[in-house]
Amino acid sequence: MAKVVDKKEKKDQIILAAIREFSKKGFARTTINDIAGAAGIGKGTVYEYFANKEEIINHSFQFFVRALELDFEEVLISDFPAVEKLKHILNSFAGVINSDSQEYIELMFDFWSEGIKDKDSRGMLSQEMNKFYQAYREIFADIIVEGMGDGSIRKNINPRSAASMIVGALDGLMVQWILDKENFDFPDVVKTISDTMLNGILVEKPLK
Amino acid sequence: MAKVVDKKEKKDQIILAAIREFSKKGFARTTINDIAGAAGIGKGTVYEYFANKEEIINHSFQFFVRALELDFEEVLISDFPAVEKLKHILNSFAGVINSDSQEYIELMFDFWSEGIKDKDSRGMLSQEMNKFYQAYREIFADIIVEGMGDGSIRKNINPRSAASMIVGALDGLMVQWILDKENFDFPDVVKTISDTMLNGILVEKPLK
Amino acid sequence: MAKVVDKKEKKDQIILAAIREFSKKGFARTTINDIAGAAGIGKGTVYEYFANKEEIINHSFQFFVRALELDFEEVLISDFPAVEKLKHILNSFAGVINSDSQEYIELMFDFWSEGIKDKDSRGMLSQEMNKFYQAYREIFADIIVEGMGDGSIRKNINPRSAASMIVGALDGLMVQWILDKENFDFPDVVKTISDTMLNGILVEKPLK
Amino acid sequence: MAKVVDKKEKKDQIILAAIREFSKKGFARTTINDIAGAAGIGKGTVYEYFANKEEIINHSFQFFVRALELDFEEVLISDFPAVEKLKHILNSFAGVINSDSQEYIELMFDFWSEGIKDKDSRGMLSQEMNKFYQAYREIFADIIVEGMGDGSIRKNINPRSAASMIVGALDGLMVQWILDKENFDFPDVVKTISDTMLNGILVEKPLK
DNA sequence: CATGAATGAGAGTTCATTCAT
DNA sequence: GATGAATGAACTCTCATTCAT
Repeated sequence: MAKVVDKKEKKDQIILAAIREFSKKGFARTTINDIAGAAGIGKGTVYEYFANKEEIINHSFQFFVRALELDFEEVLISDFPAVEKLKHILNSFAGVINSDSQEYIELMFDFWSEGIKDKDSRGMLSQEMNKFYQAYREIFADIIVEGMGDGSIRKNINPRSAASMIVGALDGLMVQWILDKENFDFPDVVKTISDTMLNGILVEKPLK
Repeated sequence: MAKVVDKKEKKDQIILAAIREFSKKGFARTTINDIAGAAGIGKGTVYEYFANKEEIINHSFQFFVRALELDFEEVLISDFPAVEKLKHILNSFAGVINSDSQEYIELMFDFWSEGIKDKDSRGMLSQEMNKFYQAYREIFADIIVEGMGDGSIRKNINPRSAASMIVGALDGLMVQWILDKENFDFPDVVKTISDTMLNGILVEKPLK
Repeated sequence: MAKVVDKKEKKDQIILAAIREFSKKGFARTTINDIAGAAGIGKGTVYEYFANKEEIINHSFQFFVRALELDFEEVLISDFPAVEKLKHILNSFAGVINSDSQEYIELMFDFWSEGIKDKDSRGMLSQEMNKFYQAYREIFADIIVEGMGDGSIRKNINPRSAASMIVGALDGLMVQWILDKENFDFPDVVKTISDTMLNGILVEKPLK
Repeated sequence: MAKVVDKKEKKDQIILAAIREFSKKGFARTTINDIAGAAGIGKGTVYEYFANKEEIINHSFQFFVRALELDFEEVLISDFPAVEKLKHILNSFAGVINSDSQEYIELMFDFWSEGIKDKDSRGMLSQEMNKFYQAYREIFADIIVEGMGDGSIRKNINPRSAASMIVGALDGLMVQWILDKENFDFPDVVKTISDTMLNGILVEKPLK
């Protein structure tokens, strides 16, 4: 009888190894050999699970995203008021920076870069990324709408645009932090963002 | 005498061609041949002006940045009140998106990606990028301080963090816009950002 | 399992092919492609066995030397008197010239040339060559000392210098022979060398 | 009126510069640019005087040789007895090693190497080298014949072979010395050669 | 299934040579 | 005559991908 292998699981192993390598060296500089080595398997074996390098990249994104999403869930399904939800998520975002996932974040650039390049071609990665961002924005938009409903958030702003702003700000912060970790006071900036943006969209004027 | 050439200018031509190619295909996928072709010269000629590919990338960044910076200048030296300055810059940022430079913006991802990778090594690009971002943040921080001085901006925020937030938000927006141009209402988001952030940091509550 | 290959043996095959090509065209003019072609393998395969061209050159020397050394062994361990040993070795040297190895000898120039150039740098080749020559001289010096011991060789000469002389003379002969095979009566010159040098160092005057 | 240039002289300048560079880096590693730079002229100018790199190499040999030959002349035309002439030349050879020309000697390897490679093609260099060696051997052969005439040298040896032996020994010595200058006692070896070879070919047995 | 030996397309880079000035 | 900018052939080396075992 042939060896029984959980193909799905091994595939995940490879992806995990790939992400590890990718975030160290970027897509272009990571070789199939690197990935195989990191996954503890032979080079040829990688091709048993993925048709080519591109496919590994594409699949990696989903995995990558999964790591970042988790924390939101419980907040979203909670019955905290909208504003509290926002604060929570904003704070949990700050937590990612100090977590183990930290080292993977650099990979984001490669996904972005790769995402655009393949947009013109078939674009599975591109689609995945859009889906991800849209979902991401949706979350914030929903909360904002909720906040408008309970009267805590101003009604004269576009929820989708506000959501884009928040998502954008967080992404952008990440960029600056990655590029200049030493000189970048991440917690304080998150606090400022949280503070400022909320003030900007809140109905009530904060205490001065 | 040998052929007379304005080496400086030709170097710029090559960089321009390189940027064009880079933003189409990314650094890794752009070959020296591509660049030479785009510049209308022979492959070998490129090496008369740059020692290697990395050098082209580094120089490209400076060029790239130069294009984005220009518009700020006149606003900064004007005697508009701080808040007006902020609004102007935020708006001019929106302008970049609709300008010719638009197609180059995608290149930003590659700079980011490359910037981190070489951080560990020697990192001229990395340094350049940090310098750029610091200057960029400085601009906003200065205006904010100015606004605090004239009483238009809340004093209980950290100017540097607020500046980081603004820069981050703009970068992040760019990212989302690039990835999903069709579904992204850029002007409206910029309006929202402008509106929200300002409200968040202003002393006076806006009219509802 | 992957293809089963005796890597050691294949490495030797490549070296052999390399030596063949090197001696035809010299190091500089021999391309990796030439070597691969001569070895009947693909260009990339060469790099599975050697990190770079320099490594091939270095390994070639060891191989090259091994071919020339063999014949001495049995003479050295024999119990012939010293003078007979010298004669034997000198004669076996003449044999190399008529052997299959003949065509490889031209390669010696390249080793010499390359050996000096890398002397200033790290110089594995350089070291190997010195080791080789020292061993080579040692052999003659030992025999000469032995001859001094049994009273057949004059004691008023420096064994090491005499050894250098012999080694040098043989090398030099090789040079002249290679450069001008047609007009160079190799066997007779070896006879003369053997005759003259021995006479020069022998205690007894030969019959005239 | 056009600039008046002594083409011959400038050609020599270039050759001199070329030899200097060649002996530092070898033919293959020396670029036309190196030569032009060393000669203090432009790259293109080199081609005004030589059709291509090969031609420079070929012409270099003649120059190279000229430097080494000079000292012999006056000894040869002197009326010293043959044996004295031999001693003189042998000693003057030792002098080359300590002279300024020393640094050029390494170039010999490249000439040898190059000399064989082009033998099959047209072979100007090859011819030049053979001519040189033949003349060189001729000199010794003549002296030996002269010595046979005056009874100082044994008649039962072949003058040409003995000459080859001497020339070969000197070349070979040079090789060993170049490769291992530190551990090679050149003066003593030359003394040994002189002593031994002469004893080997002399009629009279030396004092013990 | 798993593997790594084999491979060639293709990348970056060098440099002899040409030629407009 | 002199020059160096321009060039492409050619080289070394890398690596995604294939496939015999």
